[in-house]
Amino acid sequence: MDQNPPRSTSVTVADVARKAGVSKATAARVLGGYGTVSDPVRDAVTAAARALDYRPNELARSMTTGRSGTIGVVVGDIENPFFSLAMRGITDVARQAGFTVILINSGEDVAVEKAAIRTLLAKRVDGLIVSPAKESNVDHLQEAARSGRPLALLDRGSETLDVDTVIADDRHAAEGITRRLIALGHRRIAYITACDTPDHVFRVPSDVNTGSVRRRVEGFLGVCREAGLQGMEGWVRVGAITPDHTRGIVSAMLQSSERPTAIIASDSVIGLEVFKTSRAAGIAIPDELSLVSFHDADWTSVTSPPVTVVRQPVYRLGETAAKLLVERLNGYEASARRVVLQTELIERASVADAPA
Amino acid sequence: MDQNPPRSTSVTVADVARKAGVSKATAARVLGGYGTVSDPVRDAVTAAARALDYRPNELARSMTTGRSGTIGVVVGDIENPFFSLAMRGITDVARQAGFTVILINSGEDVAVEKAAIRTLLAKRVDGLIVSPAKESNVDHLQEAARSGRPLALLDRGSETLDVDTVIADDRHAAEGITRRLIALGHRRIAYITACDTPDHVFRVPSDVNTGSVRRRVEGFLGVCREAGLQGMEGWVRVGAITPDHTRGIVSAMLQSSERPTAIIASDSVIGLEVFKTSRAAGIAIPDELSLVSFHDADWTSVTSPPVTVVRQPVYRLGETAAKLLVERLNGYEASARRVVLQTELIERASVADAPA
DNA sequence: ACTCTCTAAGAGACCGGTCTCTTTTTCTGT
DNA sequence: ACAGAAAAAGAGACCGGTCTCTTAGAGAGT
Repeated sequence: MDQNPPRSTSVTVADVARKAGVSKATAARVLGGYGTVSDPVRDAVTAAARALDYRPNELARSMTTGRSGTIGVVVGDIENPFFSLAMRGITDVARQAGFTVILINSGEDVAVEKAAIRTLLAKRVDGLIVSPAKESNVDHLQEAARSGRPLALLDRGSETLDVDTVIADDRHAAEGITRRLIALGHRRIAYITACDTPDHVFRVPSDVNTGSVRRRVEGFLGVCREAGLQGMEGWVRVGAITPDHTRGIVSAMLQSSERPTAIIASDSVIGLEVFKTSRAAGIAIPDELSLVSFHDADWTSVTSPPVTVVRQPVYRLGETAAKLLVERLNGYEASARRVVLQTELIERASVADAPA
Repeated sequence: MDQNPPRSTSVTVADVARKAGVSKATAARVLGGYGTVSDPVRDAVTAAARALDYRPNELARSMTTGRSGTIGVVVGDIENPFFSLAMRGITDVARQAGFTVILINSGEDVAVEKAAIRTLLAKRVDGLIVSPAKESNVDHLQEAARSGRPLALLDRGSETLDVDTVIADDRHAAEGITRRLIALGHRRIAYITACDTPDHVFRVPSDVNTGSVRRRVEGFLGVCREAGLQGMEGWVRVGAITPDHTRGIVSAMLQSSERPTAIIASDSVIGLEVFKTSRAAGIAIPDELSLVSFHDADWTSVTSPPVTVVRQPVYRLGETAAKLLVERLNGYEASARRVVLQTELIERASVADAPA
């Protein structure tokens, strides 16, 4: 059975053909499942392939066909539950459609993102799913789109880029929670995001390059303005890129004389740190401080008090992006589609009337 | 500058060579960065490449070199924070070493895992990192190892498989928390894991095919036996594969007349569900029920009470596995290494004396 | 019986790189 | 000035598949 110990050098169609006593072309037809072959020959080749333990070389196949059966995915940080859940959606769809997924973390760094896309293009991925770190800097994406390989944007869009895009209705969600907080009497409302600006200070929404977050900030500021609150730009805090940064920002705010009565956290990692920091500072949620977080992370329901969150359809975000991409890969040609998925405000107990 | 609109058909070394007026071999030398070339020729080729916007085809390169610059990773579920954090460790090391990562979710299904490895091998990954779903079923891994491509095992080992392995000292950790619980007077201690058996009933440790979990169960049962507790096998519950399953298992236990006074959760997803379920059932932690969870997930410190956990060096688990693999890829030949990383018991407030 | 068509199989080019082998050119040393 | 060595450039095979083109053979029609 196993007379010949597996050699390091792999067996090729030519080897199988020789063993089966047919030409390379015929063996390839059987092995590749194309063209017409007679039954006896098919059997002979199949038997030879089995005997030799033939394994097709996808690389060689990809080279001639031009399709690698691979999708490249670039996200900010797979460690963030937001991205890992979206990634699950992507991989599920990809696997079902017969694609494998190459994952690259950008760390929200445009230079890394750029290099990642170059690498993926060089590896001849069939398509790309990217969650661009900065909307303003999308030349490399433009280039990818032009290279003929379909591109889908995840969670963050770009007006200048005419490609399939899947985002959540961030602006609407931000407007909703801001209205709610204002109705409860809050006036000093902070919005904390990981997105950063060169000098770590926020002035206008266009400072924020991450599409999803910019839309939220616009929604937040818009509602504030409507309600007659001026100068709320000062309450937008950027640069909460690590738990340590977040803690620094939050404790500074909580110690100031004009401390916020409500905080909106732009993702669950920040929300968690706000929760920890305010508890450590002895500030009671929701009596002294209301907290709303984006992303319905699974722990948010189990804290005391459980935290009010904006539920985003994270899995479906990834799933949908992958679906759109796979459709393109299967030849769909029409113009770019922009899918906006609904969010939902889950009211729990971390929001209350503003303290007197 | 941009006179010729980017054609779909990509430019090759031959195109660059023609444009630069040199032979294909020479152009390849410049572009590939090997062999010796004169400065003027190098400049000419570089200029031509830039003018034509030449992009090397990694696929073609891989085919001749036999190296794809890719590592295949197979994990149970990227959505689980355990794996997403380990994955971060892997990708960080891989990127630094110049490798990209192909990710496949097995869903802890051996058949899927098998197919995944076959796919990855066909794509000619340079090496593999696998978190095997079942220890008992490793023929496909054996095969991968024999194919000459290095394999590293993550979090779960296999005695029969002589490959680099990185695990945590699960047995020791389980022994520690079991001793602690017994010392506090607990006698009815449940251990809940996602690992399943064909009939969803646990009898002996060898029923559990996931290495890390089996070692924990062995540690748990061993200490119980030492302490004179018999028949604790009945307190090991398998099949908590989704939050719904977990809830079912936990509520059944809590409603029984002989309900447990302590629960050990085999991962943070289960731990969270135990917490939720017992709260919903109105059972107080830790007064009526003590809870210990494996995996120091970030939410465990903010619940009320915060939960006592076994901190596993998850990031380092992934990082180390990737490092060992990269060393192999760089020619390290010595025999298989087994790295055991230390865990740490983080005592918080979910564990107390057994109720009277 | 003979052409016509259709199926089965073979020969070999091709994808886009790498790399060996060979030839030509340039640089040494005496 | 000239042999010898070394550097630079060219020619072409090769990796392992796919796929077109061509040819051999089998069956159908009249």
